[in-house]
Amino acid sequence: MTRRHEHIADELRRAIAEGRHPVGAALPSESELAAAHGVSRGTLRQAFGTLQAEGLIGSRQGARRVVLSTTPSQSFTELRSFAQWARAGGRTPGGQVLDSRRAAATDAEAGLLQLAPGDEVLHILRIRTLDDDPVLLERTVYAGWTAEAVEQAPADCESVTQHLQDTVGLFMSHGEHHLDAVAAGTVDARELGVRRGSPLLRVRRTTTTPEGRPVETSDDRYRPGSVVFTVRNSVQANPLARTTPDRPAP
Amino acid sequence: MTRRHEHIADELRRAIAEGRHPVGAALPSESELAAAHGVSRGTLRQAFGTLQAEGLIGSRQGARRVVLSTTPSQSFTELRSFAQWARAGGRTPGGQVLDSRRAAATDAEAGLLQLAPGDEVLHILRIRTLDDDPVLLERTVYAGWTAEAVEQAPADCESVTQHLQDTVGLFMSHGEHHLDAVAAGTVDARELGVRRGSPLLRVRRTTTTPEGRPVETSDDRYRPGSVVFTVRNSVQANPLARTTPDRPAP
DNA sequence: CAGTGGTCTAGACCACAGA
DNA sequence: CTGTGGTCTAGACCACTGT
Repeated sequence: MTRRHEHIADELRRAIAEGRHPVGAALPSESELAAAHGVSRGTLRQAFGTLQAEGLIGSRQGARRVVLSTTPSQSFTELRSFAQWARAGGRTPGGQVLDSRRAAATDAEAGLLQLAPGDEVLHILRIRTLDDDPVLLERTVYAGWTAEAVEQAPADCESVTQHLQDTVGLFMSHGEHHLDAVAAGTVDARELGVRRGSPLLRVRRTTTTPEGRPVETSDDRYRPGSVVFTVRNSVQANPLARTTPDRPAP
Repeated sequence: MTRRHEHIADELRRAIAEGRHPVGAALPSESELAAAHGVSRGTLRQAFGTLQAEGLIGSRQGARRVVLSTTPSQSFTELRSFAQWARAGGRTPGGQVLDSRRAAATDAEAGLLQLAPGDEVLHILRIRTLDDDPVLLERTVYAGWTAEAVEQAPADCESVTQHLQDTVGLFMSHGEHHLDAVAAGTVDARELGVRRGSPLLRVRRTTTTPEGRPVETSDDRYRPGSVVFTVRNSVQANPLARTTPDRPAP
């Protein structure tokens, strides 16, 4: 166990998930747990911080920490590819490229991807399925420098993110997401199997490497009912937490 | 400045916002900044952690921290009431209660609010405006123990959250949000000024006190175009950070 | 009041990035 | 290789909670 604070966080998470600390219950104090695990208070605080960042527990100066929720938080605390997210939920992800073409970046695209206007980009239209049900239509724009690697992925590649990581070591670690609702257009309706004009959840996102270099920007439209996005929040701007560095899994 | 790490975080945020550290640039090292501010490395890491949690910077073991974005993150890192959020964006929030009635909690409501089925709850239907434009229709269910205080708020109360805090010291500090898209129903269409069936962004949320006690659960429907939700993400589950405890502003 | 979490210090060792 | 961030320790003081 090289990282003690992660190990402790896991134990606490498990204890909460198993109901040993029900919602509303006070947790043991930092000193108690530090002594029990034979670590310093700082290490223990780091473990607690992780759980706080996940929205599982809350803290107030002077009082013991309190369990806020027993269900592990899903999608949005952690950046995940569609395939990763699907597998985490026990579903089988699928995908199919419907269209692929290179083009010159518009000003808007160049801005989002930090390119010069007119630089080459790659447009991909891709349908994504969950257990063979179409749930998501992606219109993705990749920066030109990734185009070759993306084109080499099979049309029904399950995880392009994984493919890019494996073939060229390209790793996406940060994302910015904008959520709103739109009416399904003709293409949306046909591919997602809904009526034209019916409501879709739209997520416009831009993903970057650990160095902050933008890789792709995408307009993703989700069929309602199939997917819900969850966010946990707190007034205390952002709780302390742990950090595995920005590296791909081995 | 009692909290040194906050002060340092503010300075760094300002430097980034002013473009002194452009996107993609490497920031000074921990040791350099610690020395410059006359604090220990731990304190400095806390300041960096705050910015990391806001998605402004990223870090990787062995390399200096990198600026990911220069625009301060908006709504979703921090739990905010509609009024707070509106004012932060320079808009004028408004509200009007359309309907208010007490009822017995359904099983679903009781579950969300941690009440016994049949306990009393208060249903409020409220329209929210931004610069006098209707943008949001709220269907809120308050736990019975808050009903009196909620009913005493004026029908056009700008911020019920603020009213509850001021009158009975009730403070909401954690939230869980589920986002999806729905078609506007008859009431939605009438109050938001859109056509029936047009897409709305729905946010179902539950808010709790610092102790984890649920206060309200709500079905909020946003007129598209008026509001966008933003989330910043990272693979490293959650960056280190921290700030002020779960206390109401004075 | 005693106990708790929030802040801070001054060290240390290690894994990793980049030249 | 040097410098960096990630992890950890063992202290300390303070602000706050709850009784």
